[in-house]
Amino acid sequence: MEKRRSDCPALPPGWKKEEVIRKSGLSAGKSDVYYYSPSGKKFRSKPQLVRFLGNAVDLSYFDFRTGKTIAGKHKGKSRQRHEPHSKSGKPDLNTALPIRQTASIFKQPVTKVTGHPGNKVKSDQQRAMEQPRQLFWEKRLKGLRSSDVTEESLRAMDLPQGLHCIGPDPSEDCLLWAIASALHLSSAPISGQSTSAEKNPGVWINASQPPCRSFSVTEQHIREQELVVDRARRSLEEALTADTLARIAQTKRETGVKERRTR
DNA sequence: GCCACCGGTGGC
DNA sequence: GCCACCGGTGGC
Repeated sequence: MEKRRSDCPALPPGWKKEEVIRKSGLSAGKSDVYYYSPSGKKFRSKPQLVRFLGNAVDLSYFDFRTGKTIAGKHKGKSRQRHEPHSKSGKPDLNTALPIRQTASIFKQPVTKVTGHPGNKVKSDQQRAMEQPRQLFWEKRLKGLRSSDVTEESLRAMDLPQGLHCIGPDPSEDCLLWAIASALHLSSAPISGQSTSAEKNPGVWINASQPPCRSFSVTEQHIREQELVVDRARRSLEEALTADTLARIAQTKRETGVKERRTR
């Protein structure tokens, strides 16, 4: 069956197109077209693609079925630039800038710099695909601590030795949040920043990686983490046992009191 | 619970 | 009447 994924030149590198022929039912013989992002996410309509790619790629003249840009109407320059609305009249949902994450109660959109007069803007497909995001957002968590019910500060987790934070605020706790967040937001491996990001983080930082020097996880790290987990499990086990014993003792005391009263 | 697959339909 | 889009669901 026709089910091979092929490259799609009209989309950024890494995107694949697939055409699946319907095998049965009233619509047998007809086909469905799907696209796959470089990370493997499946798309089954043009609106879905537009929502995902936002301003990064102009899909106005993209034909979803063929996977080609409609001939003669090549990627125009001015279109869409300052148009928050698509030609359908509906708002283009992905053009909204993210809200700056700050302690201020006022919502402040992130400033989008689209180019300075006289500067040549290099196009970088990989970067163009990313949605705008606030850089160094970890800073806003500085000084905040989680605490238990008695408002006693909880000790933060220790990061393995040898992780070097880069950026405007090279403190260790920021790095912990950044790594935790990166692990949640992406299924890709967490490996740190490139060497160019280290030299000029403001320009070269990769927002999907935590702001730290490139690193690799060794067998030694894995073993150390296994030990940490093992210790945590043991202390949890002890706590649970102690709790169960305390409950048993408590119910014994209570039933004892009742018995004495009924006598 | 996920997702491949087909049906239904609104907009043209 | 066609078909892009998306809802629903059966099979896993």
